[in-house]
Amino acid sequence: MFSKACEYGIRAVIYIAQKSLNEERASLKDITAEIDSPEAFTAKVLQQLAKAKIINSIKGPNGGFEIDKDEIDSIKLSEIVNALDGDSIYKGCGLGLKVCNANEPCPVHDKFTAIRSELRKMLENTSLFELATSLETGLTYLKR
Amino acid sequence: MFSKACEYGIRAVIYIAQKSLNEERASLKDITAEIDSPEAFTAKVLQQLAKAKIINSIKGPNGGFEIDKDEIDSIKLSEIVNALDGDSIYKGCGLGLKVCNANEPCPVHDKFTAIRSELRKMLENTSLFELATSLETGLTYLKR
DNA sequence: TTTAATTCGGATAAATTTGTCCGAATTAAA
DNA sequence: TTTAATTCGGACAAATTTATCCGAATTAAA
Repeated sequence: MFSKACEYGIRAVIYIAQKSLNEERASLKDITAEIDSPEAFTAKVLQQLAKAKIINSIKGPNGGFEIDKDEIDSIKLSEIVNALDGDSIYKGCGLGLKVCNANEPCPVHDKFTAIRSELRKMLENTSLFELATSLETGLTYLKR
Repeated sequence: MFSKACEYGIRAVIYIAQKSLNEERASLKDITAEIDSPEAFTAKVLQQLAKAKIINSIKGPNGGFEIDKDEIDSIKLSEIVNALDGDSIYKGCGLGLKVCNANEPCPVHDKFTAIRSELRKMLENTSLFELATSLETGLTYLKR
């Protein structure tokens, strides 16, 4: 469904959000240990997220990554996915046609747009806050 | 969503089905011209589908690919996807965790299983017959 | 001011997916 | 029986994704 970069990115952001809600910063090492991901690759992903202004990066000793506490509720899963995988999940034909729309649909167009619309809604309605909170309360996990 | 191999495969099978419904065989060249896909690569995909018994391959002059007419209605999209991309779309964690289930879920587990269940249902309930028919009647397209 | 902890960014490498080439095998038809 | 049209299968190549390495830049703290 998502690229590896996106999987790591989502996991990392959820962890960073959890720390930020507790007024703590997460370093790269901290993050990769907590989400069990390759360090150097995850660093690239975090750079992308920082460029997209989804997370803040702080250099130097005691640096790391954080998210403005009052933005955690307004950041949606869709923004993270968009920053890392683009909008190909929503847009683009399910069978790879360059042109595919209601007027000139591929054979699965209608069925796919239905599913994708569900997916889009879900991603747009899922906030970082609820994901970070479920992690904080021990209901969910970021590695296993 | 799907790999390129799967995209070509689905398109090819729909075309072969349409031809088979008209008692005609589809050759590789015929297929790649009709669905606008790379010939050699599509050949590999068709081999996989033949091994999975979804299509029949006939060698020699006037050979090609076909599907038993009376099976076209019972072949579902899910079988094609399964043969080419496996079951990773249904199974497997959306965030890439090795273990992720109702007991030890990742933060997006519930939301993802909902979407995936929709996708699974759709693929399992969509028959090759209806896709081939919509193509035959000119309502849908396989290239553009 | 020096040191050390950190992110940044470019180069490179490994793995996977996508794609090509070509000779071998099969088989219908001349 | 020969020819030619086809699929099959193995080797290879290109592109993309995933991953690593390492020096540069930044910056807090000793």
